[in-house]
Amino acid sequence: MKIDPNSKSDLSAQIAKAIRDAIVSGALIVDERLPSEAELSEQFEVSRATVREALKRLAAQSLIRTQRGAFGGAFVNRLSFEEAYGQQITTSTLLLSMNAVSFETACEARFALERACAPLCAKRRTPDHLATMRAEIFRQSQPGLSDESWCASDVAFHRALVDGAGNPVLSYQLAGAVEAMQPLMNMITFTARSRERIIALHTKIADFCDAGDGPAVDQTLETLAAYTLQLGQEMADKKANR
Amino acid sequence: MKIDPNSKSDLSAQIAKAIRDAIVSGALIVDERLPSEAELSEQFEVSRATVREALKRLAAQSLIRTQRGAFGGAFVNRLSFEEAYGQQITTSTLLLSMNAVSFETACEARFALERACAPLCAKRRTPDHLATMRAEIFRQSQPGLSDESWCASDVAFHRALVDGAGNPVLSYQLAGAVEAMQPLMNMITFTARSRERIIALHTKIADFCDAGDGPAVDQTLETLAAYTLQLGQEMADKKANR
DNA sequence: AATTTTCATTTGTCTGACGTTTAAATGTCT
DNA sequence: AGACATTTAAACGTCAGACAAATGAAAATT
Repeated sequence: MKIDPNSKSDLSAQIAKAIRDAIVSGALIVDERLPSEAELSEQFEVSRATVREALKRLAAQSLIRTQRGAFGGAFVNRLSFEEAYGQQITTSTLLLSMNAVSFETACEARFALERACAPLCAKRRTPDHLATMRAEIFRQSQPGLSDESWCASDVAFHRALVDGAGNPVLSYQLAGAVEAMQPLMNMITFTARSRERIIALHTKIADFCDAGDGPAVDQTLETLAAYTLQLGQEMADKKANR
Repeated sequence: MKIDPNSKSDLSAQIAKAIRDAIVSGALIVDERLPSEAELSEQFEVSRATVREALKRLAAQSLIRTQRGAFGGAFVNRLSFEEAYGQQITTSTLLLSMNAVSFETACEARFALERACAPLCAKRRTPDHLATMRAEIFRQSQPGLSDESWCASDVAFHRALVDGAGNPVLSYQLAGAVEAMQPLMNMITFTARSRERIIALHTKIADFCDAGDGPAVDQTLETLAAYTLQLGQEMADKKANR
């Protein structure tokens, strides 16, 4: 592991990159202990403070974890799906909110990805997934539910649909897309009528998943996508005319 | 922005979380300048070194950027799609390599997501996207191409397909899935015959995109997915019998 | 043998200092 | 007055050294 003495970027960034490359390339394996901060500062010929800043950068990406005490130190972290979900969601949410992504674009992406899960979910969903879907549908049918709770339940429903595909990689990829949409969805006010319509579609989706009818799930999702897009459009129009 | 004095985690992690929350919630907006390190260390009642470690954590997530000199400081960063791609790819690659995700699972996820783009790409692809696809197909047909270059070209071809959908959110989401698969794909040795078969399918995909025939693209992708899975299976069998 | 104590190692945090960068403010000359 | 050079203050980047706190191994004790 070496750093480029000609680079003009921060030393801590260079050191972080060197270690990150070593991890990604497999030179450092999971649970392997890195040299102590003192040793690293000798190796890279920088102060301990600089090494620490580099290590904190890696810790922020869940690439390493640190432990205090004798025989402690920094260890290469096994990146879990859980941790990856979290990062994915944070990144996606910020990306959408900071780049003025239109409701249409985000909505299209979300449903396109979700439809990719439909046939798999219809084939593989467990009773647990179906139970979660039905429970969320029930919650959605409660009168007086706040718009925020409604959206949260909507996300939970679609999460169950995605997880039902039984592919953790898909779940991880989609977690970002679905959750990151929530702030945009929260801007829509769901009338009683639109809720009713959506609940009906959710019920159809759950039923088709139950029956193992992938194409029907797919088509219902398409309908739901179109309707959601329409609601967003109406909201935009109302705003424009005000 | 406050930190919990009862928390047992590192101060720098707590401070990073406090600032991160402020950014995600919108309390700090893009290009806004954070207080100087000295001011932050006063506010949080910690040393400057600790504040710096917190800021480096945020910098590692591209949430802030720093500028030296008078009127410099830490600024809330506009997270670009470019930066998000990079993080997404690093995370996905590590996730796959560290969690012993099977070839089947990764392959299934990749093609499921890619098929989600098929109808959009057939509708919206520009001449540029088609040109990129055809150029990559041409490269793939060159004799003597190394397995590594072959895979790189394969990724480039599929990137063009995904980008052809004209939805940056989709492109961002899929970048991780497609690129992260590359190390797994590299483990397959592509015979002349299998390459020929794949090139034929790629050509069909490009043609159908050209013709705007979404369902045909989708079906060809399904065939390609099945064939890729089969190749992976043969590779696994060969390994088992050795 | 089990328990307690000691102890060395390592990370977490603090203090104070100095160098470097940068843009604004000031000064100088035409 | 305006263009250019100089100064200066603010802020980050890096360093050295110190102490506290945690932790597990080894030694001492019961």
